Amino acid sequence: MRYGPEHKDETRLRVLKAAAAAIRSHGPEGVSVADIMRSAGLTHGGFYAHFNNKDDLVAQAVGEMFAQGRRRFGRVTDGLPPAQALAAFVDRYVSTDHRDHPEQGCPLTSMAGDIARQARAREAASEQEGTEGAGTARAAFDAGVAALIGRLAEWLPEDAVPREVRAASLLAEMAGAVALSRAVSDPVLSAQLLQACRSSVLARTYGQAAPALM
Amino acid sequence: MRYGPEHKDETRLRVLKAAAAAIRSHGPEGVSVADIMRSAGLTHGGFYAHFNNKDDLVAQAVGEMFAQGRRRFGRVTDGLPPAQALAAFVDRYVSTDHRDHPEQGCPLTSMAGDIARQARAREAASEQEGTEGAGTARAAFDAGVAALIGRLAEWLPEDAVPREVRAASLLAEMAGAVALSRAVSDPVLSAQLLQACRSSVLARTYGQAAPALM
DNA sequence: TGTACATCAGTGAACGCGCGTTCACTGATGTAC
DNA sequence: TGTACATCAGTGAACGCGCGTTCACTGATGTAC
Repeated sequence: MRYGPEHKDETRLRVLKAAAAAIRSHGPEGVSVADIMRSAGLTHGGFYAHFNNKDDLVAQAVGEMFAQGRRRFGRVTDGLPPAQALAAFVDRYVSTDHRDHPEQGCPLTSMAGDIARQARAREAASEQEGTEGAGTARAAFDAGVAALIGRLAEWLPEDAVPREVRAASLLAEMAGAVALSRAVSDPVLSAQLLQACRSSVLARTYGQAAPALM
Repeated sequence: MRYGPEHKDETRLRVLKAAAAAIRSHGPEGVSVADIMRSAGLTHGGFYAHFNNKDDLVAQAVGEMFAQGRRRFGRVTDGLPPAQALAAFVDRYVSTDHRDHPEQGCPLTSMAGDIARQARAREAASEQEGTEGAGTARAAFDAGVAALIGRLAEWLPEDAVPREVRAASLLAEMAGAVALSRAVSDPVLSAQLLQACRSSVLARTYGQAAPALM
């Protein structure tokens, strides 16, 4: 079964995308290596030709999640002036569509808890200094959060409070809203959370003092 | 080993508290029944004298997490007038102390992702109508979120936007801030997230238009 | 152009392990007489 | 008050299962001649 030199990279990317979707939906501990390989159309044995181990896959998958987010949200905001880009971003981020599709969504809304726990587990096992050369999921997450805050900050108007500080606050509210709206089962409460936060975030950027109701 | 009638309840509560701590720290899938029983000073075999199964334990543990939160935060806010109670709550919620102790913290900050996934898993397995009589973790979570929003709302001043709506927005920002501050590894970014959101939330309740920097 | 060989992405059986759950048993205490 | 029995919270061995990982093998394709 020998193939051209680009074939292995294509397969690796297919596995990575399958992992990025499955891990956001079911968590790193909620999917098996065999599950992921199966949804990429392969058998589990071939996995270790592409990744060192499952942790390595998870770390690379987190990077892929942020890359997908950049492409997905970039499509909506590209070419727009700051105020419109920000509004378009917020509308798309704090939405029922985003809530209902974690497998395609921003990892801040689906992976924050897992990343925090992975960090605690690593500390408990006192693994110092880069266990395996491969980057950790947490490092990918850090970079993604910093990049998101930076992007939001560029869209914000000047103000007494630094833009990065306001961007961090807005991002926390947006991510919190989507995460909570998924956890809650009452559809009314879930929708209210999204609407309340979307209005609030928009009002806190370029909006008036009193945001539009709901 | 027969004991008085209150002894079994005491043991059950000890297991439940051990579970509530371990599950917040390591996730429902990150702790085993044997781990929890061991940290309650028992062996794993006795578990099924107290709980139907692991899912039942998780559901009851989520209820216990909210009960602990009410007691813990109630101690700080009891007897204070609304504005002070709210400020005290926010200071304690959006804090490095809360960030560093998820095992004692609010489940919104540590369990939201797990609850959302459990819901998806149940839907996928299409289990209709209360599988086992026992309440689900998601139902406990729902009740906890609604109660928290209600409590926050009572502390808020009247305004054009309904208090429950503003409370939902504030809670999303607070929970998002703590969850993200735990996931991020850069200590500066982590502290900035908490400070930015604490200032923002306080300013959005009784504060001035321009919140104190950082 | 045609043939023989080398490569290596992918296969599938097998491993050791920890999990949730079951169950026959134990033994300290409450109860009946 | 003293003795025999019943109870049942807790024990620990055992179960079947799915997991992450390993490894000998396969066979389609690229390369050398």
